Amino acid sequence: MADLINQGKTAGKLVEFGMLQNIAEDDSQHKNDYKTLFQGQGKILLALSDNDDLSQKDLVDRLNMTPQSVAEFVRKLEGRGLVSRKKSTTDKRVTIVSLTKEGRLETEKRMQVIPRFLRALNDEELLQFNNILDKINEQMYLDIKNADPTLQNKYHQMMLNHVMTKIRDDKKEL
Amino acid sequence: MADLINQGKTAGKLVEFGMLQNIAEDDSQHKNDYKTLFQGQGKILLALSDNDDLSQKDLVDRLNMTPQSVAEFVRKLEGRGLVSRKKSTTDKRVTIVSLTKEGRLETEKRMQVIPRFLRALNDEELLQFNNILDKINEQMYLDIKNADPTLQNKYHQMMLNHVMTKIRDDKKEL
DNA sequence: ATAATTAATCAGGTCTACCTGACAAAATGC
DNA sequence: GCATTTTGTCAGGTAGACCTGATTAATTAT
Repeated sequence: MADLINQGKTAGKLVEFGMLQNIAEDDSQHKNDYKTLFQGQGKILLALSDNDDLSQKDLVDRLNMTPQSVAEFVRKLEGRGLVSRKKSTTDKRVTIVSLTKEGRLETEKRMQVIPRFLRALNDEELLQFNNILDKINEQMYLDIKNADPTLQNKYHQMMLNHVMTKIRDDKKEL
Repeated sequence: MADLINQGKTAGKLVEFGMLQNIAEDDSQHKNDYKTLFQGQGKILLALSDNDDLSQKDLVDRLNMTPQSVAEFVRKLEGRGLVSRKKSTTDKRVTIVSLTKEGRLETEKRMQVIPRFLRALNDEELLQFNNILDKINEQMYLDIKNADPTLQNKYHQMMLNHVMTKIRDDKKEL
């Protein structure tokens, strides 16, 4: 398999890419922090940017976290003024979490750092890259599904699909 | 600029990509943890896989960390059996850190998770992807250099270049 | 030879992402 | 109407990635 060699080369460049992303954050003014985009508070923001006004239970299901963790992160985000919490009127046990204006701005800002380095690509390369990411992501969805026979994590995939189509649509409307 | 639309689309897919990487780790057996590849103990391993037998001071310079942090991470890695520490004979103040056999295996394993999803690409796409990553990485080197006028971080770039060419060579030799 | 610098250490701290266990207050099932 | 389930809270904990401050031991500079 000559494939292995090419895959190896590309793998090395991906490591390099990851490292550079980390470094770029370290000493750049914009603290949009790729590292935390998909964890903890960041995960919550991502989910809410898809579907606002979710209950904590919803977040627990979608993000595969314990209710306690979700509660903690939501509280921290509230402290930072990025989300607000209200009791549901129909079911007085549930707390509904929503993005504030600042929260919405923040999530948008967070996602927009990433493209900076995309300036280096011309239209054709961008198209190629797009195509490649589609294939890679599809493969990862499959891998995740296989790794998780309980299939319980379809929540993940649902959310992701929604988040991402939403983001794509938003950008299109620019 | 129609560019913006395409860049936006690609950006969305990159976010998706990042998220998937995180999820794939969460519920997969292999705890190779993309998140920690470039931080703390992971960073040290990466540096040592480039250049073994570095002093802690070397690591401090290359990784932009405080001596205390480096000492801590090295000690933890020693505890995990991945590195060993010896006093230099020429300068009895310095401690030389080296990868153990297990450490070397571990770093290799760590880098090899990443390509899993590359199976989804055929030869042509792999080539395209390679080319794209080169451009992106080059752009990021530039961005980092610009963001850091003190240029002090050339250590970073030096190390990275070395790490990555080394990795590439290793893979070629398979 | 003494002063200044260098490499590393110890002690202690902050912050984030998680987690478990115990529990209260609503909602629902029978 | 009471038992059970559901949603969320409080308290407390682990582990990792950092950091500052104070100190020691070895080296170099004058």
